[in-house]
Amino acid sequence: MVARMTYDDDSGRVTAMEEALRQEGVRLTRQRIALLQVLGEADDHPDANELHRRAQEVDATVSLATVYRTLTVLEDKGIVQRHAFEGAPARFETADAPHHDHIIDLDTHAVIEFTSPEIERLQKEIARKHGFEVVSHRLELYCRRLPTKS
Amino acid sequence: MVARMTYDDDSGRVTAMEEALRQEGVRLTRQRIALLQVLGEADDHPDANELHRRAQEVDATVSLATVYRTLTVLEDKGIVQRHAFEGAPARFETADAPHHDHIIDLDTHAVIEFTSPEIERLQKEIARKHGFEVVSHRLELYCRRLPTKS
DNA sequence: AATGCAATCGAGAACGGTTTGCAACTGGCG
DNA sequence: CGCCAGTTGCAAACCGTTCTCGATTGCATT
Repeated sequence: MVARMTYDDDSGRVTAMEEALRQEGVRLTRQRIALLQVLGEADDHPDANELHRRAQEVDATVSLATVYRTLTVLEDKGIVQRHAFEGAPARFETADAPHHDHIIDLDTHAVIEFTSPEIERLQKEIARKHGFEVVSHRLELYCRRLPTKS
Repeated sequence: MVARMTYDDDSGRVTAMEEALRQEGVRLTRQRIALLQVLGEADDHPDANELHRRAQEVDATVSLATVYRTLTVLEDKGIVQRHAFEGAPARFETADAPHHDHIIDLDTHAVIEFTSPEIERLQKEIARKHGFEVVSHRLELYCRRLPTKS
């Protein structure tokens, strides 16, 4: 009861995801289940090391190599997204939200998500003008907090 | 006469840049002059290795370490810009043009430059709405050529 | 032109994030 | 409940980039 309070909200979703993965031929090992749980609970953008740290709290046998290997598998299956921000190790998030770009706070390294259908539209238009079609894109704003009026 | 035809067009610009650099306290070594020449002649977006290869044709003593060191210096002085595209070594270009973003051809790895004041404006607006000011940004469109009508 | 010295150099070792080779282990179908 | 391809931990390899160190050199100053 006490132990289960931690991930009550996500447990249903994770199990459904697990089912879907098994269907796709991905074997459900202890280590992968641990990582899936950690990813499900994360509301930030952790890097591989941090995910390893968190996963080990769930299952101490999880190695860093397996974290990387599993992240690659999950990325291929469209479960997670990988972001390589400027001069920093890759950071990961679950790919449940449709699509968004990122503001990176240069001071705190926090990541804020945003969407702009208008920018999206302009991107496609620009690509088409040059004879291209957009396969994927990357839009990152490296920012500093504006001084707040007191 | 024959030997000099290669960089007739750029030689004036390079010398002016050299003068400006000396003024800023950057020592003009043989190796740096070679790299500056190579950068001035390049109209693509070479990586450090390629720049090293080209610089060695001008001055065989240029080492890869010096290429990296000099690129960092030139970046600090605002002479070159560094771009870290997805899953590839950093690529460099002279920072003479004002500002632009990039289309990357996924098949040929060619880089096409474009500008969009409108996207620029939207970026600032979005950042401000979130309480941020944009320090720098990164917009890359990973694209494939559209089939050309025959 | 010769001197002095901090800036710069080449070579190769080190670095940090990520991937891989290998022998042991295990999920899940039959 | 046994099989075996898929998965694991560990350590070594990888790869782009940076650093260390002793030797060299640009250039300001005589």
